[in-house]
Amino acid sequence: MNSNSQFAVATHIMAMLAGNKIYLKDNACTNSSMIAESVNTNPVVIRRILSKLKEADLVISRPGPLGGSEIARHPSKITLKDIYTAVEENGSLFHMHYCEPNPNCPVGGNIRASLKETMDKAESSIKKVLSKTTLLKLTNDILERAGISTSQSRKTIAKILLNKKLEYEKVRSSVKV
Amino acid sequence: MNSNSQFAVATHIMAMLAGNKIYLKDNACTNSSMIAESVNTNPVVIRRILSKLKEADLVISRPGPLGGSEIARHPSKITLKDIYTAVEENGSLFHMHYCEPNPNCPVGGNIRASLKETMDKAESSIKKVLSKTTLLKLTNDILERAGISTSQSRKTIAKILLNKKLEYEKVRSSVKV
DNA sequence: GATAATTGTAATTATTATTGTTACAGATTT
DNA sequence: AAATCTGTAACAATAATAATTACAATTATC
Repeated sequence: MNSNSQFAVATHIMAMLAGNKIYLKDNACTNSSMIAESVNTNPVVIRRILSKLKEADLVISRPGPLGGSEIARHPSKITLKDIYTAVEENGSLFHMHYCEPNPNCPVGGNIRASLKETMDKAESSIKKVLSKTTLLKLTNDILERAGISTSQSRKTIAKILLNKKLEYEKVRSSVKV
Repeated sequence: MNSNSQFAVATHIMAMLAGNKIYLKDNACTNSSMIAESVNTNPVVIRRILSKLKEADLVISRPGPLGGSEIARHPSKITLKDIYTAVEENGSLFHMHYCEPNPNCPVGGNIRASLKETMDKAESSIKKVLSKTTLLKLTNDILERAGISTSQSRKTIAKILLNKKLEYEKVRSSVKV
């Protein structure tokens, strides 16, 4: 349990909210327990990440019954870069030496500054790539992989999704019995 | 102490070996203790990373007195991508969910495959950026930052580096007394 | 207004990757 | 033969991440 999987989980959350927004208009609001069951983790873990996504104005949440989270704007207006930026911790996937290198050595005293330039360039290229995939595209790609053709009408897809949801709840309750 | 700094340390090692190879021809061989003092860590940590660099044919090591490590080819023929590839652990800086998402959910069951495509593209772009910086360029950049003009003759630079080495050993011994 | 459901977050514990350290066999030079 | 270094195994220390527990604050419904 290490090595930061928050980008993957955040994307998972956003894909769920996007699917619900686009296809289940009336049921766009999703609570943290439902998301947690799909991600297979604790609701608090989800709420913690949701908190960052909210900070970045990517989702909106409401407490109370009928509460939950909803995507803040259309998935075509959100890219994976937005999600990446929302949850990135230290500003980079790259990491410098844990202890400060020896400043009395020409290399030790200057490698960090020099290496940082290259790392920054690499980081920018990551963001550029991520900005090319919209959440809409990712979500539809996921649904297609799930055998749900996204060229069908919204209502047809909504029915399929709601059916899957029911099946799933059945599985869940049968497991719990 | 987490989050893999091996790329930074490996680059540090390679920059030292590169500088020694280019400017201190006769003293190109460097032992793990000397590197460890520059990196500010334990020699075994260095030898562990050297072991990966050797695996990737980037360095050559020899045991015994006068032993140590030497760069395997000219620094102009090595890029930061080579170093990155040599020490990368799991093939990517990106990480998927720690636990497997719920396969009964359309999103949970398919997000990994879908997300992997984008992550792979991002990873490729990192490698492309890193392949554009040669170890020679990085090493000279470091020396310039250390106030050592690399436009001088090799012998002049060698003298400066050897002098720095002596100063440094003086500091070290005075600290140890 | 009381009740139930949900978010938001603090505090604590568990897990695990990475690094640091010790120890020692094997190789090589003198 | 002695000294010095590499190579690696084994174990301990550290720290980042995630999981869990707990509870106040908010909101909908009756």
